[in-house]
Amino acid sequence: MVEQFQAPKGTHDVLPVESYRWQQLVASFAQVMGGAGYGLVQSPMFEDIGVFQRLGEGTEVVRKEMYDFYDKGERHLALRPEGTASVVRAFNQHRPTVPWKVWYVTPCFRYEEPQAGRFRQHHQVGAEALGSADPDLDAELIATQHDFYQRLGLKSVSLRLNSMGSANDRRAYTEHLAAWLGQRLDDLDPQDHPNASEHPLRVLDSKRERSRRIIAQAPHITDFLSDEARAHFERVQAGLDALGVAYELDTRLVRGLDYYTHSTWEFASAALSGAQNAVGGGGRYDGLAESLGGKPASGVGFGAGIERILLAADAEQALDTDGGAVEVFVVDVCGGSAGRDITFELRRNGISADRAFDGRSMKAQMKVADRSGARVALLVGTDELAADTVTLRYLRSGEPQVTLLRSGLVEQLAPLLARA
RNA sequence: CGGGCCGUAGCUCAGUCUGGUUAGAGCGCCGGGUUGUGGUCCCGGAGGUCGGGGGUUCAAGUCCCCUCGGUCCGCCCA
Repeated sequence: MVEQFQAPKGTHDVLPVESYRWQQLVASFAQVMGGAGYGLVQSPMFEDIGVFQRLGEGTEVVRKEMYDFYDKGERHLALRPEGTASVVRAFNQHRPTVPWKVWYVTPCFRYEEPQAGRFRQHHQVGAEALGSADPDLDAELIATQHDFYQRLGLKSVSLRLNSMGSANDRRAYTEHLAAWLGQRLDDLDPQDHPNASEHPLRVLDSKRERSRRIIAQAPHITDFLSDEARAHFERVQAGLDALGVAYELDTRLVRGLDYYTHSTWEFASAALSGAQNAVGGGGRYDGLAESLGGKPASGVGFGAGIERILLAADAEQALDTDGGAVEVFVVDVCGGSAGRDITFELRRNGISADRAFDGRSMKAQMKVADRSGARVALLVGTDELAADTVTLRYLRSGEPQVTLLRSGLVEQLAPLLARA
């Protein structure tokens, strides 16, 4: 017996009918972003590992979840753990005119233990605007992301917003926080001790009960904002207010990616439970382009997890799997030649059509026709073949069946389909 | 990294606690009936190394040990 292969741990196949929801989701995203002047960017799924390492020392996905490997040329590469780094690298490499507004859809890889809504390969849609520090772009991206969820019919999604200030503000706050936490180590959960000194911002994310009690009293980043950073943040909020996007300010929101400055935000779904309730998030990143070897350039963007969104959609019964069905199903019990020819005649004239294969019985073919979702079946039996006709049978209504002439089929069919 | 649960028909699962005739159901597949040769209704049939290995027993899907795989929770993230 030969080994039976299956998808690697933490990965999954997306098959019809489920994949139809993916198509809808991605199509919606393309439409929303395209309609806002964002163009599609396709970049490699793997990069020199340095591209991702520059995302920051405190970034969990970089520290311990990187899916890295050496190629035959001894290059140290890594599969992308998130979408922004490649886009910024591409921006540095090609120097497009700014603001450069792009969107993407991509798999993301993180080597970790899989769980509900958490995979080794998951998929994200996302968008970035590079080369401009205008706070209206922060607001534009947040509002567009919001509109995207709305368009999908998600009602339980809520937005939390924070500002990390400028790089200097962030640094000053981080140092202050480290010192503050250092004096209260005994009150923190022991598991958070390493982060308290190494990555103090991560501690704000802690969900451990004991730590949370202390965190509630921690100093607020917003008290460390420079006038400029404060003005930026206020403009973003004014934008969201004007655009009717509800949000909640949360000074503890730091997010897992280390590179954020100024705006940082996260959309969570109340329909998802536990630690996997984030359906997307983003922020501004002032230093990233430079740390990737480019000229200083600001940028802002977000990512949203497709699997998470679909989990939320499940819970809310949004985004159905209906649709994707052909209009016509051709049943041929006379060898399949007529079925083959009619199917293509319809398709080439813009009518979607499918047929049965393997010379199955009329009964079996009709069952397939029924399940296919097609509205009508076209039947070719010996009678029809002899008379050069085709029988049209309605599969979704009780209307009586109709005999059509084999020639000029498309012209006869079009009006019937239009009202069926 | 720590912990829970699950591997039985192509698919979704029951049966395992309390070991005992030929291991079941629904869907799918094939055939028959009804039908306008013709989906939905009815009847029948095919299909199973009970994840793998070892052990206990007169007897193991069921109990014990080992092992492989999946899944979920915590931490963190999408």
